[in-house]
Amino acid sequence: MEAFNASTFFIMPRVKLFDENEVLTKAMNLFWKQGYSATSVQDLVNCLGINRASIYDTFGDKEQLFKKSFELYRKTSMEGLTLFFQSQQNVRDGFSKLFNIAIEEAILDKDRKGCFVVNITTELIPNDESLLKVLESNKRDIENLFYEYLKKGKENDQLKDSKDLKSISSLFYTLYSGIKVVSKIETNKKELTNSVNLALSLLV
Amino acid sequence: MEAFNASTFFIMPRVKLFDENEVLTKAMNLFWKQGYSATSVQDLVNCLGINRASIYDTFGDKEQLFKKSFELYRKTSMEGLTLFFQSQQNVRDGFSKLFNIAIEEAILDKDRKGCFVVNITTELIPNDESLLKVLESNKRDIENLFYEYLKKGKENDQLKDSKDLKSISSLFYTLYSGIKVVSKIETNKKELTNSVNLALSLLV
DNA sequence: TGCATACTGGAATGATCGTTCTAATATTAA
DNA sequence: TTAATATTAGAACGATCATTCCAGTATGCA
Repeated sequence: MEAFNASTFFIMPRVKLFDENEVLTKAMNLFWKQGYSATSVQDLVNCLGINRASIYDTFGDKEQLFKKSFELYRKTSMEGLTLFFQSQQNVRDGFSKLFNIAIEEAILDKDRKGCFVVNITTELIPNDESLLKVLESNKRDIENLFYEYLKKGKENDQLKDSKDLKSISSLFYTLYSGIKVVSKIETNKKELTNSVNLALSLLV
Repeated sequence: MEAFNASTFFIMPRVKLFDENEVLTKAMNLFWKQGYSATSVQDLVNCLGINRASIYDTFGDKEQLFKKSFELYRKTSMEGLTLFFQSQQNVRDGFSKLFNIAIEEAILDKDRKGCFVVNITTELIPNDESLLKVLESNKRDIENLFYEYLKKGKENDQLKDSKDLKSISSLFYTLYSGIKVVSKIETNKKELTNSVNLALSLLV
């Protein structure tokens, strides 16, 4: 099978090209920082380091490039979150660290980009129907991840039996979104951690 | 003093004009729904019902009109919130109603506008320095309102003495912001109220 | 070498952007 | 009436928007 590829029939010169993932990451960061509407194709040309025509050839138009950038963000975040939970054996410590890392990252980010998902939700809903479906399933996925992690904690006697894990999952998702908004304004770490710790007391 | 006004010196014809507040409210709703970047001056002309030149004469350029729209929203929200708390004698009921009204409104709004403050925070921070100051003081004002209301409740023995009211204020502000994001995606009322009720259990 | 493709800079396109201007009309106090 | 202002429709401005195109260069297999 290896010998039977495109070069069997066609001459394939100039196989080396720019790293698509690298370029897409740059686009992701720019859309993340500036939003969809406020990012012009000229901005992208300046930022991505490849030619205007190459952008269109490789990623399609601005909207397609945006959606690919957004999917990269979702995929990366989802994978990161999954791995993080796998590394945290105690559910209370796990959520505490999760929130505190979010706060830490927000404060350290001098671009104050916040969360790409939150930013795009508020910018483009209700004006983009196809995006709504993506965001609905994104919420479902993350809340499920929260739920399964909480369930594992309960099974290991780290949580009381009386806890309603669905409600906790959905509250934590909402709280997480809230932190991503508020931390664009409030950079006092103590205030943020105090309120998060109060919410975490629901797990005790 | 009444006789001593502009008409003493100038002829003042055509005093009747469109209602500035009415027009500004229309602008507010449009910016609220569409955001700043995605709202064109042509959109405003179509929506406000007055001439393009009148918009510029009355409100200045697009950015000034936006800021005036935003201030109207803040003022209206602040007044509404103040009056609401005054009407609610019990602090736990008060916050419960506040959150449940927010959920109800979000679900009933077919435009899914969310919260103007949240939308603008995620769209324009960090790219608008002067807006940051407005948003910082907005957060301070609302958290103070929360705090004073909680304090009154504590003084009336509606809350345990052990409660840290500053943390509750800031957690509720964050949670409120989160709800305004999530309710653009999630329209299942039960799920939203369940998670809110869980947070409200912190007041018990 | 030559051919096919990758990629470039930059021009061109037509639409839309925010803003200003012009000319005409409506209104009202004097 | 007349004078002054409010408001209008719509043209005009230069800038920028997203997108396409073109001519030229770089690369690599045959």
